[in-house]
Amino acid sequence: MSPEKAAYQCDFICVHEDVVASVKQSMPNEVVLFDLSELFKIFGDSTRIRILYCLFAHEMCVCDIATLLGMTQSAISHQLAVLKRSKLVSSRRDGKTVIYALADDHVRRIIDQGFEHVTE
Amino acid sequence: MSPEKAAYQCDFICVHEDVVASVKQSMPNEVVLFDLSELFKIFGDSTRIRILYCLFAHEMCVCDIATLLGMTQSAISHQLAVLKRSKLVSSRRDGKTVIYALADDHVRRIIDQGFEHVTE
DNA sequence: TATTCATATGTGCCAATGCTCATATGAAAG
DNA sequence: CTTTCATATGAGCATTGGCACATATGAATA
Repeated sequence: MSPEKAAYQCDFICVHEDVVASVKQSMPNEVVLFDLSELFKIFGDSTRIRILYCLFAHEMCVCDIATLLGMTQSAISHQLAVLKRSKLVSSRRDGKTVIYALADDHVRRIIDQGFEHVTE
Repeated sequence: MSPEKAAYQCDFICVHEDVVASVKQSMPNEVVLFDLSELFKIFGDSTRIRILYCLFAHEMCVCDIATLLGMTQSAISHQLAVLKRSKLVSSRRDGKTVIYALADDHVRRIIDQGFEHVTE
């Protein structure tokens, strides 16, 4: 047992090896956990959350959302692009305007769950 | 009608005033939406998500988590501090070590909801 | 086909954030 | 009381991310 091994004394004294081993088994795929954090990252911005709440109520064009939130068209458009890339939002053209809507109800359920936590 | 008014032509042509007005009514409190995004921001980092999944399985000390995730004690400790500040995680002392655990089941429900979305 | 106008997007700036390294803290054991 | 050691924390650094500004795009209309 060479003394150099103990970079962390902790490694040999405090680690509960049985717990670590069993928990390691139960951990979901690394990639899934990464994707999961990426999903929550999208919700982790108040502008995007507010946009989503707008769309919870009604489908809307970029301009409507910008007016509602008191922000520039550019800012909203950038964030809508983020939401669309993540497939949380869909768009269709109606004459000269583009109408955005929620992609599916799953989004709403996730956010509602968080909403409950915050407001309880 | 002075021409200077039209900073956004859009303001007078494309905004659907009735929709904007009614959606404005339905929007939750600004502060709540900010807090909500702050909550999701916590989940929006893969290190913190992985820590939480560790704690889903079992309460653990800092060192166990660091070993499991292959990261430094410092990095984990910093993130645990973030999680604790947000009251998502609780801690108790057991001899020389500090044991961390999930603060409540709500956290798990929120993350499970996101997990379903990612893995479906 | 040319023009209009809502929307999209590239660039730059600044604030926020995660990690590392070094060091402080403080409970437990001697 | 002193030492030990798991944990906490401060500072610095590199990266990311949101917004403003300017400009491009392209469908609709004339």
